[in-house]
Amino acid sequence: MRLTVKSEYGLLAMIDLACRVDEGPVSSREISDRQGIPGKYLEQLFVALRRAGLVGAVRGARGGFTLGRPAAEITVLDIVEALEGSLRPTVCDGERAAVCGRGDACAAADVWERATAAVRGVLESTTISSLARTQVVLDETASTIEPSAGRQD
Amino acid sequence: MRLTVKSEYGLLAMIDLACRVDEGPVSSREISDRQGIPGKYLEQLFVALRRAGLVGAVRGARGGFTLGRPAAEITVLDIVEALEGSLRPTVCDGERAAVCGRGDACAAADVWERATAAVRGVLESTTISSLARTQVVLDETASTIEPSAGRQD
DNA sequence: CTTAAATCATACCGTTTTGGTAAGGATTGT
DNA sequence: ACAATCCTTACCAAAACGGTATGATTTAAG
Repeated sequence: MRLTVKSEYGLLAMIDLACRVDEGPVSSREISDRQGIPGKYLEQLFVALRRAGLVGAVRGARGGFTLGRPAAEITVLDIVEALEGSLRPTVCDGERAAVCGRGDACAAADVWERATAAVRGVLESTTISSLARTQVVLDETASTIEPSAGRQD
Repeated sequence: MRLTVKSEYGLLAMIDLACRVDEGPVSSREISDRQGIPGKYLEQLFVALRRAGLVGAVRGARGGFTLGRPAAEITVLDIVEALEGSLRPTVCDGERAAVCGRGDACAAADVWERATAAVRGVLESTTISSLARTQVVLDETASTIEPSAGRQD
């Protein structure tokens, strides 16, 4: 189980997309500028997101990316698994089980499974639709309190 | 946030220790044999566990390790943090926050915090005392069903 | 007193992962 | 035609991972 910047970048990008869902395709460049993500790196992430069906791509000038399905049907877990692979315990996996010889009869393995399940629970119960709404509110609050900051998203 | 074999080995070792808490010090060698952990690697982990106060060391021949405090007061989180460092989100950390400029006003950061909190919840609510009890039961069941396997722990 | 068993400490090392960059090809609106 | 954009592949430095190697130190037992 690992969470790296891939997930972070990917989530920021997807939230960004969700906030502009009715403005047509949004370019990778635009998002990388706005979110402070290295452009070429983000392009790679979008490849993975597209292959997972989470975004649709429009090629050519004025092209960009759109959400692959309604924002309410895209969870953070979808994004994480598209970018980092299946979220499962990295410990006590198949090979290890062969070594320790305990199989299912291992108290330790159960802990890792419960920990992983807890993360999955959080990630799969959070949609980018709700995050986009939250972000909009946060941005409005920020620009009210500190107008100089303006819209960051 | 990361969980590697360090945590796995460390937890197995601590459960092993907890199962033999009244047999005097248990050597690293004995545990590495029983749990199928590379001996020299386990030694390193014990150094970290000792520095964290989770085990006590008895040097010299017939030496070994003992639990640093009652098994009911040692959580899996203690072990994980002793071996892998503080369990916090690896994404949206200090440096990143400076780049994105959102500070607390970030919907994404909240997800990672909730995910981390979920893992912490599982790990800190599980003591090696309970795991040791579970393991004993599992071993007894296994040896009843399949006597040829014998005690593995 | 010697020796074997054990912890302690540090350095090293091959492989994989991470977080990118580089270079160019393919597609399409203007 | 041209510029913007996605697509593909290759490459790369640095760090982390999982482990070995070597040896020093301490101590019980013979």
